[in-house]
Amino acid sequence: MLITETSKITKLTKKAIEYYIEQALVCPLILENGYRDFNDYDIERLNRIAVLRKLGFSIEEIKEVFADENGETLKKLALQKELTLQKEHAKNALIDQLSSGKDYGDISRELKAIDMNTTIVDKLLDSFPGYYGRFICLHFAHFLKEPIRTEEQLSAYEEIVDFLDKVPDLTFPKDLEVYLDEATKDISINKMNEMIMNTQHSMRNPDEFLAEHEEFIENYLAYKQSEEYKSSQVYHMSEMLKEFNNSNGYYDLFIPAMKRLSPSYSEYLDHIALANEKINALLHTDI
Amino acid sequence: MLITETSKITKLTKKAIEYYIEQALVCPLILENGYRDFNDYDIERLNRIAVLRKLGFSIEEIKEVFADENGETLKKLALQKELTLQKEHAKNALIDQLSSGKDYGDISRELKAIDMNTTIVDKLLDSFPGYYGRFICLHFAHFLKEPIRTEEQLSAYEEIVDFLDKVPDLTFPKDLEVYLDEATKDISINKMNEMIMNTQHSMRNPDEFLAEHEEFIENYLAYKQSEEYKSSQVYHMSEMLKEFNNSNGYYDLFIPAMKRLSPSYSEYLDHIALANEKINALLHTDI
DNA sequence: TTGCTCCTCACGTCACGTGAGGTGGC
DNA sequence: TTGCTCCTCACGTCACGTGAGGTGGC
Repeated sequence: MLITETSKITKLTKKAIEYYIEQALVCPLILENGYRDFNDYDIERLNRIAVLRKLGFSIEEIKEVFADENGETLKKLALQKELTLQKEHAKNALIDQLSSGKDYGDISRELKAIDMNTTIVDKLLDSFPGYYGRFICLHFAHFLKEPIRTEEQLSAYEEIVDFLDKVPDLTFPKDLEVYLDEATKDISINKMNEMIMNTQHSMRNPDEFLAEHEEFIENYLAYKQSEEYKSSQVYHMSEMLKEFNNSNGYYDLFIPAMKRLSPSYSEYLDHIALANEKINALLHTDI
Repeated sequence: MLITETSKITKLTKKAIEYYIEQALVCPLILENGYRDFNDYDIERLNRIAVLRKLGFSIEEIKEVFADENGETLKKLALQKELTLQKEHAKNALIDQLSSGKDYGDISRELKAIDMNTTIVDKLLDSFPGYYGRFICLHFAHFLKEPIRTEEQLSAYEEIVDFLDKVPDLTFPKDLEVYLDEATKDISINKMNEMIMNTQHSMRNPDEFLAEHEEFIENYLAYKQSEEYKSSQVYHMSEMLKEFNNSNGYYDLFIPAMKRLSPSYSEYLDHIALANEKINALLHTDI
């Protein structure tokens, strides 16, 4: 099939198709007269390129998506898009304020805070691999939507950036990585957000949570004591994470700095502490 | 003040500043030796440019914002940004689906629907002026988030686009325009969205609404009968709108087509009809 | 004279759009 | 031969970034 027909079928312009060929995203057969001959595979490729371009991906990103079989690239890109969307959302709120008469100076200060908060979130995603990275990135993104005004917040910000720049790569052994990818491959950003919101809700309402899930919690805590758990990959992974976090300052530097930076995160940790107490109380009354 | 100092103060690169000069967004004094001398006004301009660029506006858009004194440009741009944000949000949902394994073909179809829906919303904003245009644009945007699948929806879509392409410019007399701009200048997109959501809520729960606002409604309906109202600019404007809508097919073409295109809009209209009946009943029991 | 600042080109970026000019196929 | 398709340059876009090469100021 020659380029004109291909262009009609894929609804891409000839020039766009030529550009994708130049970028080696499609490689049609070249006939003796120099004409390009597109087969079904080429058409399917072009259709996918069209979808990905419309979804806002760059040529380089599309190359990565095509090169990667297990879909991790697309998942990471999806999260990046989600983060830029949240950023755009915050910026739009500022545009709205500007259009209703707010001062440029105030807006400028708030813009800075947006940039600082997104810097942290971006670095989080870059610092931790796969599903784990996506999860903690989204988790913290919820608490990084507030202004940064005080000196204490500023120094906390710098500590966090410093920590994230220095923290070594966390790499799981191959088998754990494969296991984690497989176990999480159906978890969309949407689902992750739901999980995070549910947790937040539970921590704010621990009594309700404990009442509703009492049996589950008991079973879960029992499972955590079992030999089955201790020989599982989840256990292996969580032990690795604990050690990694302990030896790299996650608990000693990062978390305390996050508490100073974000009031809402600090509050969240307080809720968690309270909920933990209640769970422990539950345990003791039961045993 | 020379360019290096200016660059430090505004945190813009020299090249960026030079580009803004080339685009005539700033016009610093040029000294005898060819050096550019920036004064306080230039600095303030550059600071504003920096804010607007970070908020995502193009150079041309910034020129418009600076050229317009009453802030209507910024308000329109703010709404356009809001609409593109909503579009991006819809696209991100598709990316998320794609990354959890959904078919490219399905995504492609949904992308088409997103584009069609945004086409309508964009045309609405272009077709009607000022606050009125922004309001109905946001109003309908709420109902234009659904897939477009059936033949009937497709034909409805084409009718709508056709209507919006042909509808003549609605222009209010100068005094009404000034009145409307003045009366609505503090209404942000956020507020408009709140108003729209409140109305939708009220229409879905007419009994609650009537009970809570009975006195207000009665006063309002009484006011609508008064001479004061009939000599007001609001009355004048609403009469103009009615006539405009009647003579251009807004009620005969646009609304019926919207009902066929959007199930949620159709449902909304049903709620309104019901609420109207109840208001009328209220009136009759009271008189 | 030295080291710094200032200026003006000029070319590169990204994903194509828009011709121009020449060839191939029927 | 005519009208169509195909090809390959080449230049333009947008908001600058990155030098290069030359001048001004102290």
